[in-house]
Amino acid sequence: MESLIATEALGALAQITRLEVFRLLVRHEPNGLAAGEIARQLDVPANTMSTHLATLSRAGLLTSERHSRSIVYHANVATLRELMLFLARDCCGGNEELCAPLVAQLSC
Amino acid sequence: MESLIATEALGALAQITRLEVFRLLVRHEPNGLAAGEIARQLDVPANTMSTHLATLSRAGLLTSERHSRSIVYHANVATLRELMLFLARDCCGGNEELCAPLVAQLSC
DNA sequence: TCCATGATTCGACTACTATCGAACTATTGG
DNA sequence: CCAATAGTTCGATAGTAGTCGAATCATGGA
Repeated sequence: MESLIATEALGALAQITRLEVFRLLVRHEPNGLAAGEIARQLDVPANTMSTHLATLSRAGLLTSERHSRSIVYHANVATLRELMLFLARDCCGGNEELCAPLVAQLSC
Repeated sequence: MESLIATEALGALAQITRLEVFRLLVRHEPNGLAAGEIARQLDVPANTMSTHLATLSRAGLLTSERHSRSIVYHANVATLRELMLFLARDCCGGNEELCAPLVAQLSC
């Protein structure tokens, strides 16, 4: 991942509603969640939610598939992983040992 | 770290100049870099850079200390680490095993 | 085909963000 | 104290982002 792409992903997550959408969708993997259901659960109008979903999709953080009348969205965890690797490279790039505590804590 | 704090850090990094500032400062740890030198290296006017530095500082991503006439800025890697842990929790929260490849690659 | 449902797009409005010239503040050497 | 240097703050401007009512598009059942 490269700086300009990274800023798009960071920008997509830098908004409280969109961040909550992504977290919600991660929790609902691997089934995904329909657009309307996302809007309902986060109490946001459908059209507003639609623009947020488009922003997240453009950043590569969501995928979607039509399922009859619904459009089901999925969190694309691979992009989050790439973003984190990009950030981690910043962190480790200067000081290798600074990352050790991170890796340790990441063992969930 | 909590959602609202995370969005502030994400927003601070979601701008190409500020992202480059942070990366530059990580590379210059532990000495840090003076505001003017940062502006010069990234070819940005001093006042514009000053507002970006303020944004990053407000998000807890930078620290600073006056050193005679200069103000020296440092990357606060601890905040980046917290941010990454916040994002990782999203990732692992739903699917524990999704994080394994991340941790593996993070061994720099 | 017609209607109901689920979702997106349009249009308008408000609010925020980035930028930069100019003015201001702080520190130090002469 | 004065001038020079290093940074920040102010003010104006242009562009971008978030919100939501209304209109539109797509799908499937009667």
